[in-house]
Amino acid sequence: MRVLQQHGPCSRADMTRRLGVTAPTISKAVSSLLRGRMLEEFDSKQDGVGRPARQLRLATETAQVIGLVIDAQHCRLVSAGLDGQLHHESLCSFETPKTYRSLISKVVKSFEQVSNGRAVETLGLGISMPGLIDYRQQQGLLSPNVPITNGQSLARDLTEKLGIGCVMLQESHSLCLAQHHYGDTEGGNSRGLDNFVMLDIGAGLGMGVMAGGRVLTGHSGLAGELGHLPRIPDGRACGCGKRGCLETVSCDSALAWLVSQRVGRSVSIDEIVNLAQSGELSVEDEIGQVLPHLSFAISAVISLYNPSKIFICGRMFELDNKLFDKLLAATATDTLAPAFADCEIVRASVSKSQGAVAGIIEYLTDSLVPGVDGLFAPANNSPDIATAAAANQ
Amino acid sequence: MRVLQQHGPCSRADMTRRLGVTAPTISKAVSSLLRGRMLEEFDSKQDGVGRPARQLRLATETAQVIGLVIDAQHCRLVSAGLDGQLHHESLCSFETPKTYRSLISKVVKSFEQVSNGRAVETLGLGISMPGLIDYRQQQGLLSPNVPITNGQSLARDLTEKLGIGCVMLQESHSLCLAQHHYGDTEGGNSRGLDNFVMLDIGAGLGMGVMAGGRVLTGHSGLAGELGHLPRIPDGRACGCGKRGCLETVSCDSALAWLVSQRVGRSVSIDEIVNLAQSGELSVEDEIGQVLPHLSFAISAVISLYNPSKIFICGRMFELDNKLFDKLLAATATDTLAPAFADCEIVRASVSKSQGAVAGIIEYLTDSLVPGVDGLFAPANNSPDIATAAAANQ
DNA sequence: CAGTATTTGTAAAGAACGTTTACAAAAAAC
DNA sequence: GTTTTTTGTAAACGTTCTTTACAAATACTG
Repeated sequence: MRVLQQHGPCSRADMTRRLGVTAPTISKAVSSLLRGRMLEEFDSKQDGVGRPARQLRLATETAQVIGLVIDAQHCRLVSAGLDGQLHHESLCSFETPKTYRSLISKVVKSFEQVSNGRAVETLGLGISMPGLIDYRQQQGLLSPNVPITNGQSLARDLTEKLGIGCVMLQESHSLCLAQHHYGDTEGGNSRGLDNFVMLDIGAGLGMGVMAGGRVLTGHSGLAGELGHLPRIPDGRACGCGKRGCLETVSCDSALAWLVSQRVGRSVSIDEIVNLAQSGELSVEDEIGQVLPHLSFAISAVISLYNPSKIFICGRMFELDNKLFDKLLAATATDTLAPAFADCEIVRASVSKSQGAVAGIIEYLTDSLVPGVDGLFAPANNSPDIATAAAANQ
Repeated sequence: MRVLQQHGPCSRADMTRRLGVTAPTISKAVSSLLRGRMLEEFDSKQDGVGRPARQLRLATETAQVIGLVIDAQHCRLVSAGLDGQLHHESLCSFETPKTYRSLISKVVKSFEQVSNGRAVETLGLGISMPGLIDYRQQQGLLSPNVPITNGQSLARDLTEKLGIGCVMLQESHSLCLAQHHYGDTEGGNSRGLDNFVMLDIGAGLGMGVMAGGRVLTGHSGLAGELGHLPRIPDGRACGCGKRGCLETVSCDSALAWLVSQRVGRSVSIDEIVNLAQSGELSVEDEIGQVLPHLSFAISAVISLYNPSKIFICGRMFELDNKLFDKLLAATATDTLAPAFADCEIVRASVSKSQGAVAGIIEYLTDSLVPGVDGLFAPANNSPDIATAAAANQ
């Protein structure tokens, strides 16, 4: 499955070459994955001498997964093949409810709708949501923008209601996973990249870190909270309860807040982009205020994680097509030279929906492999766990 | 070997219980490790019914490794058993030479001396050194305090001269590894802890991060350079070439610099501790200046890595026995509450020598396991690597 | 104090899984 | 139409771990 995820469809023979595993072994593994609806065969005309290969791909006709994205204003459900390709026509969207109970019932209803869009088995549901998420307990801890999820375990509750595997991911972690599996950048794709950072500078300053091929979770899943570094002493109040967090001065909404202050009414980043592009509004001054903080953030990321790439998601760059280069220049002077030289900074190319889907696919894939210790099955390398597992005598 | 490292000596039967692997398998593995001088048997009287167990431990009588610590002023070599216990009597120390060639020859000479101290086989040499180290190339990149190692590959050069395995580790990473394997804290030991951070606030602000049971290296091994976050705009010049790095204001030497400025002469942290403890010098004012920066550093660490523990190495705390608590209090108010609550902050209990030794032992242990991807053999999970390995057709 | 129970460690047979070997199927090349 | 090339599977073989059996060494027991 990893080969198919990273290199796209191929034949059994291609797999033997890529993996260094012999043909009969591949044959057996593939037939078992076909039975489990994880893969499917398809014919494709091809050139070259010899018996034509039967191509394999991650299941898209025979199975699907569903991604759920929860945002402050809206929720979205969308189905996708196991290759991560979203079925855009299946999209179902609704306003984020005011209570947890209504969230659950709304999701269940929408799930039925999206799930029945295609007459194929739905294997699982991935959830991307903002705020702090405790991965050990699979429960929301603190989400300033969607407080109804605080203390709730959406994954567990939905698993029970829907009868299929459900997993929760912090939205930046989900973006990180999506970039790992499905990301494309100008100079090729980012699939299989092992050390990179995803920075989401939209509604807040979210970060996902891929370190050594795994999403960095920390002890409980709270790692990567770059946005809540203390930055401005006694600064503006942040959703987290503190003041002057980095995210209050360095993301799209920080920019929008500054602009709102000036024009005397609340304007969203979307509106600002529209006004700026039509020439009705200049935000140079506000950009000038945000830039050094954002530059600090990137500098910190490079020094702390030594990524080979940083992906940035945000609308801010649509305001000024030189902004990205200015940001790079500002960061260069402030950052440890060897680590900066090691790191390429680019715009991100994935969505939260892809992230949610990537999450559930990762979960399904990992659960096939005994003893794997990935995002959803950590700490399997501890002997004491093995002891418990072998408690048959 | 992992069982012995984490839980100390035990019998083969204990291992079967801990690992969930059957007795004959353990028997075979153990006998092969005994042949390889990695383990040794010893008798110990014991109570209980049944045939008495033959205890096993990591080799200490039959093999040793050597740790080399390179610091700005001094270098130290010391031998140790594979259990990480240092043979303090074997210590050999010399001033750090002025050229790389003389460093090599001095190390080779001292190595012979330390190595021949016991008439047992020496299995490898671990090197702990300051500055930036490129783990992919195993070469020094930028070491303000020991510039003679810049651009040099001490590990490769010594492997060639000595004919045994040698590995280089950034000193904070080595401390991290030591804490992982040999650390003890007040409330028990820290062995096998999977998510923690080691902060060295001595000569600079060094950090090692254990994330998911592995040392966080990043793409080239430069991860964890907390000390070089930009902190004071146009601040004091830092060894890295920039100005106002966090480590210029938040470590023992930053404190020493502040005190030196006041008293009008250069005083070291050692001297300051002595003077303060004898009541001849008060450094409250300087501590007051350093504290908020250090608190910021810890706050950042908690938000960014979500460790279950932070270990701090530094002499500063000897100046004022309430300092540690003040630091905790300052950090608490500034840090994301759930992540702070998740994290215990304690003094570290390991030395760089232990770190160097832990490094070489980790290397030796990993090299026994095919396909492991640890600190010294990363990225084995990539299919393309497997392809290359299977290039036999 | 001899016999039994208990625990340890190893040898030999058995099961699981991947590999080597052999071969049928399907297309292009000659 | 035969040969060559490539693909995919069936059967035999090897390796590795497990199950089973058993000897060794001690404590417990009547």
